[in-house]
Amino acid sequence: MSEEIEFDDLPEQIAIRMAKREKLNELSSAYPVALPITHTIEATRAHYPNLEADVSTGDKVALAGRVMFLRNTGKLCFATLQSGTGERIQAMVSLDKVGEELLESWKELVDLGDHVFVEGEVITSKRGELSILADRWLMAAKTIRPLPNLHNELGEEFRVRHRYIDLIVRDRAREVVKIRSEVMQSLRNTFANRAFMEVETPMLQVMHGGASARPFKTHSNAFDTELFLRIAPELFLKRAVVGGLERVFEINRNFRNEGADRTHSPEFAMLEAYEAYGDYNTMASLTQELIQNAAKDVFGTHVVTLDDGSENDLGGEWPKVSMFESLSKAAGVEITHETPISELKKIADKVGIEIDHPLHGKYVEELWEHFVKPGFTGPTFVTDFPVDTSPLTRDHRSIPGVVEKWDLYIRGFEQATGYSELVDPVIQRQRFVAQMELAAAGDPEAMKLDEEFLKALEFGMPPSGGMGMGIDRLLMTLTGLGIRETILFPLVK
RNA sequence: GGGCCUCUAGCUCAGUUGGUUAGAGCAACGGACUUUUAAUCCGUGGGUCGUGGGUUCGAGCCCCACGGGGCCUACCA
Repeated sequence: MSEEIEFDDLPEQIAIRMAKREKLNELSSAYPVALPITHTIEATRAHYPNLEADVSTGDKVALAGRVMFLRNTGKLCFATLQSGTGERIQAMVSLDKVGEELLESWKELVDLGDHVFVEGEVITSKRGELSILADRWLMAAKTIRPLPNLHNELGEEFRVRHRYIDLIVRDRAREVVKIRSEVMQSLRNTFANRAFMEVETPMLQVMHGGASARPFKTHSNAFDTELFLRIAPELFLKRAVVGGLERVFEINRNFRNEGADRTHSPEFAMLEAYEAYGDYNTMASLTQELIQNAAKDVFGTHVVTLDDGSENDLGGEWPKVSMFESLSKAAGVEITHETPISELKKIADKVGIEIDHPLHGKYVEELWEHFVKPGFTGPTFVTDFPVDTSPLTRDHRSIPGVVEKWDLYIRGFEQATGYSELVDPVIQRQRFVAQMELAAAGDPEAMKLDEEFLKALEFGMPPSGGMGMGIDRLLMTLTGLGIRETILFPLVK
């Protein structure tokens, strides 16, 4: 059967292009399966770095690219072809080289956005533009929809919803994807140099855990059971350490059924790493090295230039400040793990923070965020957190009432977190029980008691350090972009 | 979740206190042009003004509801 297309219902430009597609299929093909390409645009450009204007090389190439600009005159046509990396080269189609038929079909059938193939001599035009003077041309892939106007900025919504177009028309969009890929490579190299193994743990889980967050729920038909998308890989990576995988890391997606804004996405890429016989100090130096190596590997310097032109200095040894000490200093009163909640509440009231929570540590963290966090600029480790808000972390070895945990802050948001992991199964069970009480009191983010995880700990987990880092946020730190610009295809409704 | 703003041609945007036939640039179509660089010149077409309802003699503009999006605010990384 022939194709029946209702041109009348289509926007004018699409209907016209559909007709051109049919014409191309009659002549040969609008979508040929293969083309005799001999060179890439990049290779061709690289091979002739600085030719004079108006020269003929005598060299023939055959290449293809997407038409970004068309400049047709009566008997000589120019097109700017672009490769996937954004590299461009000019194609020239002239009457005396291709003949009347091919020239006319070029003018009739080639639109902006089409992929075209040209074969011909490498020359430079009278204005010095490196060009392929075509002996022949072929359609490589016809576009049905017109490309957006290249001379105006696309709106943020359009860019996110049509990232493939964003990648075609905007250099920065391609750059960010490249930077992200190189950052991932750098992270993996740093781990490899430290003898870490990369593993993958379940994203569908019968019981979610490893963080305080609300999960996405789903259902398995095969098992006829409720499943959760993971909020963190932690409890499985610790099982791996119990099993003797003493240096492991995982880079994969976490899902949290919570807010979305400039620094939060419902699905986000997470890096977690565990090191047997490490602790929160070794994890801090690992984290600093991961980030500094990434900056150095990708940009060649620890001082990265952000999207707004400002600089972000990630070099040097990053300072550590104690949460309780820095809070006490900033608040002007001594605050410890023994300061009664009623006292903390008074301070909170005085500065206008509303908190109503059963946990002492929640007050401390909220007050800290109010008094201390805004003053942060350069990378800083905030150390030694309250016990009751960190149920998977070991008590501090010498300071009572706090755990061996740090959060790394860069440019005012939490970039990474690290721990001396709790490995005592009895204390871990007590912590879970305390979480269950919170859940019973209505806290939707409280952790569940994970019997299978406790069983693993009961087989003996070596003393270990652990760290977690948001990959999207690392990209934000390195580029200054919002989270939706660092994710290739962010969730859109 | 709460508050404020926004949606007009393929894209980016104008559109007056409610008043004839809703405009521009790019893109498209027809014509001219053998060295263009967002080519240029002449001409032409293209709109359910987010959707549905309401007020009015008359709605792109005012009112209500719904949908998409943004910003601020609260919570989590």
